[in-house]
Amino acid sequence: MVAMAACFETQQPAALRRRLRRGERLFGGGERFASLYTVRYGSFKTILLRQEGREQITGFFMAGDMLGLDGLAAQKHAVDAVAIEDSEVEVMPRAVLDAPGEESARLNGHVNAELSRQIARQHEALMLLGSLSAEQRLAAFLVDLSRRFAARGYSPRDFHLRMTRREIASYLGLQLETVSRLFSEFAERGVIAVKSKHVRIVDPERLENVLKN
Amino acid sequence: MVAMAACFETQQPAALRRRLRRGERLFGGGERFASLYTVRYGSFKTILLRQEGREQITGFFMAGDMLGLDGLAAQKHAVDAVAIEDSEVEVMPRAVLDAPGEESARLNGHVNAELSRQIARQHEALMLLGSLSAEQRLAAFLVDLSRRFAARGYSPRDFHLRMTRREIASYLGLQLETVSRLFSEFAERGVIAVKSKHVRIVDPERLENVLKN
DNA sequence: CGCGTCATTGATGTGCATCAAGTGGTGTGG
DNA sequence: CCACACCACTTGATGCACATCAATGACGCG
Repeated sequence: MVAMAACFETQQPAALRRRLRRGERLFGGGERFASLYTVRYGSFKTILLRQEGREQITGFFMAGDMLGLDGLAAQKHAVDAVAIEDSEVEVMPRAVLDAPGEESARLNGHVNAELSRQIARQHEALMLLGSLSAEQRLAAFLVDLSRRFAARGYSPRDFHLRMTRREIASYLGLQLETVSRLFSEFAERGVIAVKSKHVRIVDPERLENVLKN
Repeated sequence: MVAMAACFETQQPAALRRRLRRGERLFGGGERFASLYTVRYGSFKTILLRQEGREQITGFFMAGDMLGLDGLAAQKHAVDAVAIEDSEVEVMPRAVLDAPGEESARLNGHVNAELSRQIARQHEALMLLGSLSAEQRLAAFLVDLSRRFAARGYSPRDFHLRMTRREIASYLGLQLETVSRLFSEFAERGVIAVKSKHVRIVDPERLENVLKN
Protein backbone atom coordinates (compact mmCIF):
# COMPACT_ATOMS: atom_id res chain seq x y z
CA MET A 1 0.00 0.00 0.00
CA VAL A 2 1.42 3.32 -1.03
CA ALA A 3 1.80 5.60 1.94
CA MET A 4 -0.05 8.86 1.81
CA ALA A 5 2.08 11.83 2.66
CA ALA A 6 2.07 12.52 6.35
CA CYS A 7 2.19 16.30 6.18
CA PHE A 8 -1.44 16.85 7.05
CA GLU A 9 -1.73 14.41 9.87
CA THR A 10 0.06 16.30 12.57
CA GLN A 11 -2.37 18.90 13.64
CA GLN A 12 -1.84 18.14 17.32
CA PRO A 13 1.80 18.46 18.23
CA ALA A 14 0.77 17.27 21.66
CA ALA A 15 -0.01 13.62 21.11
CA LEU A 16 2.60 11.77 19.13
CA ARG A 17 1.36 8.28 18.43
CA ARG A 18 2.49 5.08 16.90
CA ARG A 19 0.58 2.03 15.76
CA LEU A 20 1.93 -1.47 15.76
CA ARG A 21 0.60 -4.74 14.40
CA ARG A 22 0.74 -7.91 16.36
CA GLY A 23 4.34 -9.08 16.57
CA GLU A 24 5.86 -5.70 15.73
CA ARG A 25 8.65 -4.40 17.92
CA LEU A 26 8.36 -1.05 19.65
CA PHE A 27 11.96 -0.93 20.77
CA GLY A 28 14.79 -3.39 21.19
CA GLY A 29 17.25 -4.28 23.89
CA GLY A 30 20.49 -2.38 23.55
CA GLU A 31 18.93 0.44 21.56
CA ARG A 32 19.50 3.96 22.67
CA PHE A 33 16.66 5.22 24.83
CA ALA A 34 14.71 7.78 22.82
CA SER A 35 11.22 7.92 24.30
CA LEU A 36 8.84 6.63 26.87
CA TYR A 37 5.56 5.15 25.70
CA THR A 38 2.11 4.83 27.15
CA VAL A 39 -0.09 2.08 25.81
CA ARG A 40 -3.31 3.57 24.41
CA TYR A 41 -4.86 0.30 23.39
CA GLY A 42 -3.63 -3.20 22.75
CA SER A 43 -0.99 -5.11 24.73
CA PHE A 44 2.74 -5.65 24.80
CA LYS A 45 5.25 -8.02 26.25
CA THR A 46 8.82 -7.24 27.21
CA ILE A 47 11.41 -9.88 26.45
CA LEU A 48 14.88 -10.35 27.77
CA LEU A 49 17.10 -11.99 25.20
CA ARG A 50 20.33 -13.80 25.89
CA GLN A 51 22.84 -15.80 23.99
CA GLU A 52 21.51 -18.73 21.97
CA GLY A 53 17.85 -17.95 21.90
CA ARG A 54 17.37 -18.20 25.61
CA GLU A 55 14.57 -15.78 26.25
CA GLN A 56 12.39 -14.75 29.10
CA ILE A 57 9.28 -12.64 29.13
CA THR A 58 9.63 -10.11 31.91
CA GLY A 59 6.27 -8.38 31.77
CA PHE A 60 2.95 -7.76 30.10
CA PHE A 61 1.63 -4.27 29.48
CA MET A 62 -1.88 -3.12 28.78
CA ALA A 63 -3.68 0.16 28.15
CA GLY A 64 -2.40 2.86 30.47
CA ASP A 65 0.85 1.09 31.30
CA MET A 66 4.11 2.83 30.57
CA LEU A 67 6.80 1.20 28.47
CA GLY A 68 10.47 1.99 28.20
CA LEU A 69 11.21 2.91 31.79
CA ASP A 70 13.93 0.27 31.87
CA GLY A 71 15.98 2.53 29.63
CA LEU A 72 15.57 5.70 31.61
CA ALA A 73 18.57 5.42 33.87
CA ALA A 74 21.00 3.80 31.47
CA GLN A 75 19.80 5.73 28.41
CA LYS A 76 19.70 2.31 26.77
CA HIS A 77 16.91 -0.22 26.68
CA ALA A 78 17.37 -3.45 28.56
CA VAL A 79 14.60 -5.45 26.91
CA ASP A 80 12.65 -5.83 23.69
CA ALA A 81 9.07 -4.58 23.68
CA VAL A 82 6.75 -6.39 21.27
CA ALA A 83 3.05 -5.91 20.56
CA ILE A 84 1.06 -9.06 21.27
CA GLU A 85 -1.96 -7.69 19.46
CA ASP A 86 -2.59 -4.69 17.24
CA SER A 87 -1.82 -1.75 19.46
CA GLU A 88 -1.19 1.94 19.69
CA VAL A 89 1.12 3.88 21.98
CA GLU A 90 1.56 7.48 22.83
CA VAL A 91 5.15 8.58 22.42
CA MET A 92 6.88 10.87 24.89
CA PRO A 93 10.24 11.83 23.48
CA ARG A 94 13.14 12.30 25.81
CA ALA A 95 13.40 15.92 24.86
CA VAL A 96 9.93 16.60 26.24
CA LEU A 97 10.75 14.89 29.51
CA ASP A 98 14.02 16.68 29.98
CA ALA A 99 12.81 20.11 28.99
CA PRO A 100 12.11 22.33 31.97
CA GLY A 101 8.61 23.63 32.42
CA GLU A 102 5.21 22.81 33.68
CA GLU A 103 4.43 20.17 31.11
CA SER A 104 7.50 18.16 31.89
CA ALA A 105 6.97 18.49 35.64
CA ARG A 106 3.52 17.01 35.29
CA LEU A 107 4.87 14.23 33.11
CA ASN A 108 7.66 13.49 35.53
CA GLY A 109 5.12 13.01 38.25
CA HIS A 110 3.47 10.29 36.20
CA VAL A 111 6.79 8.80 35.27
CA ASN A 112 7.83 8.56 38.89
CA ALA A 113 4.61 6.91 39.90
CA GLU A 114 4.90 4.38 37.10
CA LEU A 115 8.55 3.80 37.91
CA SER A 116 7.79 2.84 41.46
CA ARG A 117 4.90 0.63 40.44
CA GLN A 118 7.12 -1.21 38.08
CA ILE A 119 9.81 -1.66 40.69
CA ALA A 120 7.19 -3.21 42.95
CA ARG A 121 6.08 -5.37 40.05
CA GLN A 122 9.62 -6.57 39.45
CA HIS A 123 9.86 -7.61 43.05
CA GLU A 124 6.62 -9.51 42.80
CA ALA A 125 8.09 -11.32 39.83
CA LEU A 126 11.21 -12.24 41.76
CA MET A 127 9.14 -13.62 44.58
CA LEU A 128 6.97 -15.51 42.15
CA LEU A 129 9.87 -17.15 40.35
CA GLY A 130 11.94 -17.69 43.43
CA SER A 131 9.54 -19.22 45.86
CA LEU A 132 6.15 -20.21 44.48
CA SER A 133 4.91 -23.52 43.09
CA ALA A 134 3.61 -23.73 39.55
CA GLU A 135 0.03 -23.68 40.83
CA GLN A 136 0.70 -20.61 42.92
CA ARG A 137 2.39 -18.85 40.04
CA LEU A 138 -0.59 -19.25 37.78
CA ALA A 139 -2.96 -18.19 40.53
CA ALA A 140 -0.86 -15.10 41.19
CA PHE A 141 -0.82 -14.34 37.51
CA LEU A 142 -4.59 -14.55 37.24
CA VAL A 143 -5.17 -12.49 40.35
CA ASP A 144 -2.82 -9.83 39.03
CA LEU A 145 -4.55 -9.75 35.66
CA SER A 146 -7.92 -9.59 37.33
CA ARG A 147 -6.86 -6.55 39.37
CA ARG A 148 -5.42 -4.81 36.39
CA PHE A 149 -8.57 -5.30 34.37
CA ALA A 150 -10.63 -4.05 37.29
CA ALA A 151 -8.43 -0.95 37.57
CA ARG A 152 -9.24 -0.22 33.94
CA GLY A 153 -12.95 -0.57 34.39
CA TYR A 154 -13.27 -4.02 32.89
CA SER A 155 -14.71 -7.02 34.63
CA PRO A 156 -12.26 -8.58 37.06
CA ARG A 157 -14.03 -11.90 36.76
CA ASP A 158 -14.40 -12.36 33.07
CA PHE A 159 -11.69 -11.50 30.62
CA HIS A 160 -9.82 -12.37 27.49
CA LEU A 161 -6.18 -13.36 27.64
CA ARG A 162 -4.11 -11.53 25.10
CA MET A 163 -1.10 -13.79 25.42
CA THR A 164 -0.53 -17.39 24.42
CA ARG A 165 0.06 -20.25 26.82
CA ARG A 166 3.65 -20.26 25.75
CA GLU A 167 4.03 -16.61 26.68
CA ILE A 168 2.40 -17.14 30.03
CA ALA A 169 4.71 -20.07 30.60
CA SER A 170 7.79 -18.04 29.77
CA TYR A 171 6.70 -15.27 32.10
CA LEU A 172 6.04 -17.73 34.92
CA GLY A 173 9.17 -19.76 34.34
CA LEU A 174 7.22 -22.90 33.41
CA GLN A 175 6.54 -25.09 30.39
CA LEU A 176 3.45 -24.42 28.34
CA GLU A 177 2.08 -27.89 28.97
CA THR A 178 2.24 -27.23 32.68
CA VAL A 179 0.31 -24.00 32.26
CA SER A 180 -2.29 -25.72 30.14
CA ARG A 181 -2.74 -28.49 32.67
CA LEU A 182 -3.11 -26.01 35.48
CA PHE A 183 -5.81 -24.13 33.62
CA SER A 184 -7.67 -27.41 33.22
CA GLU A 185 -7.14 -28.32 36.83
CA PHE A 186 -8.41 -25.00 38.15
CA ALA A 187 -11.41 -25.44 35.89
CA GLU A 188 -12.10 -28.96 37.17
CA ARG A 189 -11.99 -27.71 40.71
CA GLY A 190 -14.52 -25.05 39.81
CA VAL A 191 -12.19 -22.16 40.60
CA ILE A 192 -12.24 -20.78 37.09
CA ALA A 193 -13.86 -21.53 33.76
CA VAL A 194 -11.65 -21.55 30.68
CA LYS A 195 -12.37 -21.68 27.01
CA SER A 196 -9.11 -21.18 25.20
CA LYS A 197 -8.25 -17.54 25.81
CA HIS A 198 -11.40 -16.62 27.60
CA VAL A 199 -11.22 -16.90 31.39
CA ARG A 200 -13.91 -16.51 33.97
CA ILE A 201 -13.02 -16.47 37.62
CA VAL A 202 -15.72 -18.45 39.33
CA ASP A 203 -14.40 -18.46 42.86
CA PRO A 204 -12.04 -15.53 43.46
CA GLU A 205 -11.59 -16.37 47.11
CA ARG A 206 -10.38 -19.89 46.48
CA LEU A 207 -8.12 -18.58 43.77
CA GLU A 208 -6.46 -16.20 46.21
CA ASN A 209 -6.24 -18.94 48.77
CA VAL A 210 -4.06 -20.94 46.47
CA LEU A 211 -1.44 -18.30 47.18
CA LYS A 212 -1.65 -18.70 50.91
CA ASN A 213 -1.55 -22.47 51.19
CA MET B 1 35.25 23.61 35.12
CA VAL B 2 36.88 23.06 38.42
CA ALA B 3 35.09 26.02 39.88
CA MET B 4 35.02 25.83 43.62
CA ALA B 5 31.59 25.95 45.09
CA ALA B 6 30.37 29.45 45.56
CA CYS B 7 30.50 31.50 48.74
CA PHE B 8 30.58 30.00 52.15
CA GLU B 9 28.82 26.76 51.48
CA THR B 10 28.85 24.56 54.47
CA GLN B 11 32.35 23.22 54.64
CA GLN B 12 32.06 19.62 53.41
CA PRO B 13 30.10 18.29 56.32
CA ALA B 14 32.18 15.26 57.16
CA ALA B 15 30.45 12.46 55.29
CA LEU B 16 27.65 11.01 57.33
CA ARG B 17 28.27 7.41 58.22
CA ARG B 18 26.60 4.58 59.96
CA ARG B 19 27.93 1.34 61.35
CA LEU B 20 25.98 -1.86 61.60
CA ARG B 21 26.69 -5.17 63.23
CA ARG B 22 25.98 -8.44 61.52
CA GLY B 23 22.23 -8.93 61.36
CA GLU B 24 21.34 -5.29 61.92
CA ARG B 25 18.84 -3.69 59.62
CA LEU B 26 19.72 -0.59 57.64
CA PHE B 27 16.17 0.09 56.48
CA GLY B 28 12.94 -1.85 56.23
CA GLY B 29 10.35 -2.51 53.56
CA GLY B 30 7.49 -0.03 53.76
CA GLU B 31 9.55 2.61 55.54
CA ARG B 32 9.64 6.10 54.15
CA PHE B 33 12.64 6.66 51.93
CA ALA B 34 15.04 8.97 53.72
CA SER B 35 18.48 8.36 52.28
CA LEU B 36 20.58 6.48 49.85
CA TYR B 37 23.54 4.54 51.15
CA THR B 38 26.85 3.49 49.75
CA VAL B 39 28.55 0.50 51.32
CA ARG B 40 31.98 1.50 52.64
CA TYR B 41 32.92 -1.91 53.92
CA GLY B 42 31.09 -5.07 54.80
CA SER B 43 28.14 -6.62 52.96
CA PHE B 44 24.38 -6.49 52.90
CA LYS B 45 21.47 -8.49 51.61
CA THR B 46 18.09 -7.15 50.57
CA ILE B 47 15.07 -9.23 51.51
CA LEU B 48 11.58 -9.16 50.22
CA LEU B 49 9.08 -10.16 52.87
CA ARG B 50 5.60 -11.43 52.28
CA GLN B 51 2.74 -12.82 54.26
CA GLU B 52 3.54 -15.76 56.50
CA GLY B 53 7.27 -15.57 56.59
CA ARG B 54 7.69 -16.23 52.92
CA GLU B 55 10.89 -14.41 52.16
CA GLN B 56 13.21 -14.03 49.25
CA ILE B 57 16.65 -12.51 49.08
CA THR B 58 16.75 -10.18 46.10
CA GLY B 59 20.34 -9.09 46.13
CA PHE B 60 23.74 -8.95 47.78
CA PHE B 61 25.69 -5.70 48.13
CA MET B 62 29.35 -5.15 48.77
CA ALA B 63 31.72 -2.21 49.16
CA GLY B 64 30.93 0.49 46.63
CA ASP B 65 27.40 -0.73 45.92
CA MET B 66 24.51 1.63 46.48
CA LEU B 67 21.59 0.67 48.68
CA GLY B 68 18.10 2.12 48.86
CA LEU B 69 17.53 2.87 45.20
CA ASP B 70 14.39 0.76 45.31
CA GLY B 71 12.78 3.51 47.35
CA LEU B 72 13.77 6.39 45.14
CA ALA B 73 10.73 6.47 42.89
CA ALA B 74 8.06 5.52 45.40
CA GLN B 75 9.61 7.43 48.29
CA LYS B 76 9.10 4.19 50.18
CA HIS B 77 11.40 1.23 50.50
CA ALA B 78 10.35 -2.01 48.86
CA VAL B 79 12.72 -4.32 50.69
CA ASP B 80 14.59 -4.80 53.95
CA ALA B 81 18.34 -4.23 53.88
CA VAL B 82 20.32 -6.23 56.44
CA ALA B 83 24.04 -6.38 57.14
CA ILE B 84 25.44 -9.88 56.70
CA GLU B 85 28.68 -8.94 58.42
CA ASP B 86 29.84 -5.94 60.42
CA SER B 87 29.60 -3.09 57.98
CA GLU B 88 29.64 0.63 57.44
CA VAL B 89 27.70 2.77 54.99
CA GLU B 90 27.92 6.33 53.87
CA VAL B 91 24.58 8.08 54.18
CA MET B 92 23.27 10.42 51.51
CA PRO B 93 20.15 12.09 52.81
CA ARG B 94 17.37 12.89 50.40
CA ALA B 95 17.79 16.57 51.07
CA VAL B 96 21.29 16.49 49.65
CA LEU B 97 20.17 14.70 46.52
CA ASP B 98 17.26 17.02 45.91
CA ALA B 99 19.08 20.25 46.60
CA PRO B 100 20.12 22.05 43.46
CA GLY B 101 23.80 22.64 42.89
CA GLU B 102 26.95 21.10 41.67
CA GLU B 103 27.31 18.65 44.50
CA SER B 104 23.90 17.14 43.88
CA ALA B 105 24.46 17.04 40.12
CA ARG B 106 27.60 15.02 40.64
CA LEU B 107 25.78 12.72 43.03
CA ASN B 108 22.88 12.29 40.67
CA GLY B 109 25.27 11.17 38.01
CA HIS B 110 26.43 8.37 40.27
CA VAL B 111 22.91 7.58 41.30
CA ASN B 112 21.80 7.24 37.71
CA ALA B 113 24.68 4.98 36.85
CA GLU B 114 23.95 2.76 39.85
CA LEU B 115 20.26 2.78 39.06
CA SER B 116 20.80 1.43 35.60
CA ARG B 117 23.27 -1.17 36.79
CA GLN B 118 20.76 -2.40 39.29
CA ILE B 119 18.02 -2.57 36.70
CA ALA B 120 20.29 -4.71 34.58
CA ARG B 121 21.01 -6.81 37.64
CA GLN B 122 17.32 -7.33 38.32
CA HIS B 123 16.87 -8.57 34.79
CA GLU B 124 19.71 -10.99 35.22
CA ALA B 125 17.98 -12.27 38.30
CA LEU B 126 14.72 -12.78 36.44
CA MET B 127 16.49 -14.71 33.73
CA LEU B 128 18.30 -16.74 36.32
CA LEU B 129 15.18 -17.71 38.23
CA GLY B 130 13.02 -18.12 35.19
CA SER B 131 15.08 -20.23 32.88
CA LEU B 132 18.23 -21.68 34.37
CA SER B 133 18.87 -25.05 36.02
CA ALA B 134 20.15 -25.21 39.59
CA GLU B 135 23.64 -25.90 38.33
CA GLN B 136 23.54 -22.93 35.99
CA ARG B 137 22.24 -20.69 38.73
CA LEU B 138 25.10 -21.43 41.04
CA ALA B 139 27.61 -21.04 38.21
CA ALA B 140 26.08 -17.68 37.30
CA PHE B 141 26.22 -16.64 40.92
CA LEU B 142 29.89 -17.51 41.24
CA VAL B 143 30.80 -15.82 37.97
CA ASP B 144 28.97 -12.70 39.07
CA LEU B 145 30.72 -12.67 42.43
CA SER B 146 34.06 -13.24 40.78
CA ARG B 147 33.55 -10.23 38.50
CA ARG B 148 32.48 -8.04 41.34
CA PHE B 149 35.49 -8.94 43.42
CA ALA B 150 37.71 -8.30 40.41
CA ALA B 151 36.12 -4.88 39.89
CA ARG B 152 37.08 -4.05 43.46
CA GLY B 153 40.66 -5.08 43.06
CA TYR B 154 40.36 -8.41 44.83
CA SER B 155 41.23 -11.74 43.33
CA PRO B 156 38.51 -13.01 41.02
CA ARG B 157 39.65 -16.57 41.58
CA ASP B 158 39.96 -16.79 45.28
CA PHE B 159 37.47 -15.28 47.65
CA HIS B 160 35.50 -15.56 50.83
CA LEU B 161 31.73 -15.89 50.75
CA ARG B 162 30.04 -13.54 53.11
CA MET B 163 26.67 -15.22 52.96
CA THR B 164 25.47 -18.58 54.23
CA ARG B 165 24.37 -21.46 52.04
CA ARG B 166 20.84 -20.74 53.08
CA GLU B 167 21.10 -17.16 51.87
CA ILE B 168 22.61 -18.23 48.59
CA ALA B 169 19.80 -20.74 48.22
CA SER B 170 17.14 -18.13 48.87
CA TYR B 171 18.70 -15.79 46.35
CA LEU B 172 18.88 -18.54 43.72
CA GLY B 173 15.43 -19.93 44.41
CA LEU B 174 16.80 -23.27 45.61
CA GLN B 175 17.08 -25.31 48.80
CA LEU B 176 20.25 -25.07 50.83
CA GLU B 177 20.95 -28.79 50.43
CA THR B 178 20.91 -28.37 46.69
CA VAL B 179 23.40 -25.52 46.89
CA SER B 180 25.64 -27.53 49.17
CA ARG B 181 25.55 -30.52 46.84
CA LEU B 182 26.38 -28.33 43.86
CA PHE B 183 29.39 -26.86 45.61
CA SER B 184 30.60 -30.39 46.27
CA GLU B 185 29.89 -31.44 42.71
CA PHE B 186 31.75 -28.51 41.17
CA ALA B 187 34.63 -29.31 43.47
CA GLU B 188 34.66 -32.99 42.47
CA ARG B 189 34.76 -32.01 38.83
CA GLY B 190 37.75 -29.79 39.55
CA VAL B 191 35.98 -26.60 38.53
CA ILE B 192 36.30 -24.99 41.93
CA ALA B 193 37.77 -25.75 45.33
CA VAL B 194 35.62 -25.15 48.39
CA LYS B 195 36.34 -25.11 52.05
CA SER B 196 33.25 -23.90 53.83
CA LYS B 197 33.05 -20.22 52.91
CA HIS B 198 36.30 -20.02 51.05
CA VAL B 199 36.04 -20.56 47.32
CA ARG B 200 38.73 -20.84 44.72
CA ILE B 201 37.83 -20.93 41.07
CA VAL B 202 40.13 -23.49 39.54
CA ASP B 203 38.81 -23.53 36.00
CA PRO B 204 37.01 -20.28 35.16
CA GLU B 205 36.37 -21.32 31.59
CA ARG B 206 34.55 -24.49 32.47
CA LEU B 207 32.59 -22.59 35.06
CA GLU B 208 31.37 -20.14 32.43
CA ASN B 209 30.64 -22.98 30.06
CA VAL B 210 28.12 -24.38 32.50
CA LEU B 211 26.03 -21.36 31.58
CA LYS B 212 26.15 -22.05 27.87
CA ASN B 213 25.36 -25.75 27.76
C1' DC C 1 -8.71 -25.89 1.69
C1' DG C 2 -4.43 -27.03 3.70
C1' DC C 3 -0.93 -25.62 6.74
C1' DG C 4 0.98 -23.68 10.81
C1' DT C 5 0.25 -22.19 15.40
C1' DC C 6 -2.18 -22.91 19.67
C1' DA C 7 -4.01 -25.87 22.95
C1' DT C 8 -5.14 -30.10 25.45
C1' DT C 9 -4.06 -34.49 27.37
C1' DG C 10 -1.43 -38.76 28.30
C1' DA C 11 2.88 -41.42 29.34
C1' DT C 12 7.27 -41.29 31.10
C1' DG C 13 11.47 -39.36 33.05
C1' DT C 14 14.25 -36.54 36.10
C1' DG C 15 15.92 -32.57 38.72
C1' DC C 16 15.37 -30.85 42.73
C1' DA C 17 12.80 -30.82 47.24
C1' DT C 18 12.14 -33.08 51.34
C1' DC C 19 13.30 -35.88 55.21
C1' DA C 20 16.87 -37.49 57.98
C1' DA C 21 21.34 -38.31 60.21
C1' DG C 22 25.80 -36.87 61.37
C1' DT C 23 30.00 -33.65 61.56
C1' DG C 24 32.44 -29.50 62.69
C1' DG C 25 32.73 -24.83 64.27
C1' DT C 26 31.46 -21.14 67.57
C1' DG C 27 29.72 -18.83 71.46
C1' DT C 28 28.02 -19.26 76.34
C1' DG C 29 27.74 -20.28 81.00
C1' DG C 30 29.17 -23.33 84.73
C1' DC D 1 38.69 -24.60 80.37
C1' DC D 2 35.35 -27.79 79.40
C1' DA D 3 30.37 -29.08 78.48
C1' DC D 4 26.67 -27.96 76.12
C1' DA D 5 23.65 -25.91 72.89
C1' DC D 6 23.19 -24.11 68.57
C1' DC D 7 23.93 -23.28 63.93
C1' DA D 8 26.16 -24.05 59.36
C1' DC D 9 27.23 -27.47 56.40
C1' DT D 10 27.49 -32.05 54.23
C1' DT D 11 25.72 -36.28 52.52
C1' DG D 12 22.39 -40.06 51.77
C1' DA D 13 17.64 -41.97 50.79
C1' DT D 14 13.31 -41.17 48.96
C1' DG D 15 9.44 -38.81 46.70
C1' DC D 16 7.14 -35.70 43.88
C1' DA D 17 6.37 -31.67 40.97
C1' DC D 18 7.26 -30.41 36.84
C1' DA D 19 9.75 -31.19 32.33
C1' DT D 20 9.93 -33.76 28.30
C1' DC D 21 8.21 -36.51 24.56
C1' DA D 22 4.36 -37.60 21.88
C1' DA D 23 -0.25 -37.74 19.76
C1' DT D 24 -4.39 -35.38 18.52
C1' DG D 25 -7.90 -31.77 18.08
C1' DA D 26 -9.24 -26.88 17.18
C1' DC D 27 -8.57 -22.51 15.23
C1' DG D 28 -7.31 -18.94 12.35
C1' DC D 29 -4.98 -17.32 8.21
C1' DG D 30 -3.06 -16.95 3.62
